[in-house]
Amino acid sequence: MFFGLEMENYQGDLNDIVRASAEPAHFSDMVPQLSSWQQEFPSSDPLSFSSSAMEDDYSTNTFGDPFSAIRDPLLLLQELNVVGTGSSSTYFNNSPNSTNDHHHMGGFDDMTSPCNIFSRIQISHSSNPLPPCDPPRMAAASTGLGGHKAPAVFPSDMVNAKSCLIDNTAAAASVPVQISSPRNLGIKRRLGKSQGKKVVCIPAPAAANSRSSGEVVPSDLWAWRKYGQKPIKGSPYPRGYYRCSSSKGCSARKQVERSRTDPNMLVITYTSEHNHPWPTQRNALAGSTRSQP
DNA sequence: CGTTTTTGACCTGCGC
DNA sequence: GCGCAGGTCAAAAACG
Repeated sequence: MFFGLEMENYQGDLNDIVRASAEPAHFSDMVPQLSSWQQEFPSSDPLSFSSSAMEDDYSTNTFGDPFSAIRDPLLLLQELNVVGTGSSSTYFNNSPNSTNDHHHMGGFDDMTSPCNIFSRIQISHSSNPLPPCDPPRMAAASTGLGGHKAPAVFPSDMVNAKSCLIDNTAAAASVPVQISSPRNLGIKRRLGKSQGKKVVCIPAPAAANSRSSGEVVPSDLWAWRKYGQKPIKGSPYPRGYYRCSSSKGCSARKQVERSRTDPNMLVITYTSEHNHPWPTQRNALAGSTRSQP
């Protein structure tokens, strides 16, 4: 997973975020999430989560809420220098921890290669076949990565220990996470307004982090506040609108919606940039755990 | 009390 | 210019 990259960027649930930001996180801290994940999907092997909760290769997340433990995919990719072209390249340009904040992880650095959940992330680019999550949208999005030749080598899979190499053609059929630039999104509307939109397609947990509405909201280190939800024409799933609440002046936003073609996938569109450092903790607890057991 | 979520209303851009 | 659809606002309610 991201353990080996930047633990303080660990994007877990609040507790984990606080933990991760306040001290070098320990792997054991993740165990409770793993347990909850197993409770959520009792039949799934935590180390090869695949059979019941999600289809085939949606198996890379292992620690409880698969999204609670995932850092912002874009950040991860940015760190890997695989995301962002053009206006997108500075998506988190003000994040001050590009160098210094790597230190917290200490000994986990050596986990980078063999133990990363993003081992099979696929970076969409123009030559890619349509991703499995939302073909129309992702296809359009994929054209905008500017021929970005993704390293295709993400830290390998802690879960399945499968090959960490991502084949541009074969991987598209099974890769659980798709990331691409949204420059040519199917949604052309207001495209001029959006600066550096990025689209991330990730497998959606069943209900591990769902709100009362049942909507699955992957969490990340940034504190997001939901400010709207709209039904999207042609899609049975509504789109949630979130803005960064880590800093009052931050204009970073994201949209979360389920793929209309594959409900197991979440399409997250990031817009604008964070203009502040990583939050050491979320702004508030109130309401953040609403309707959770 | 401070923060979040919810949700209907309003605003805005685009196609016709 | 109009209508549609996406995006945002803001008040109310909920939560710790």
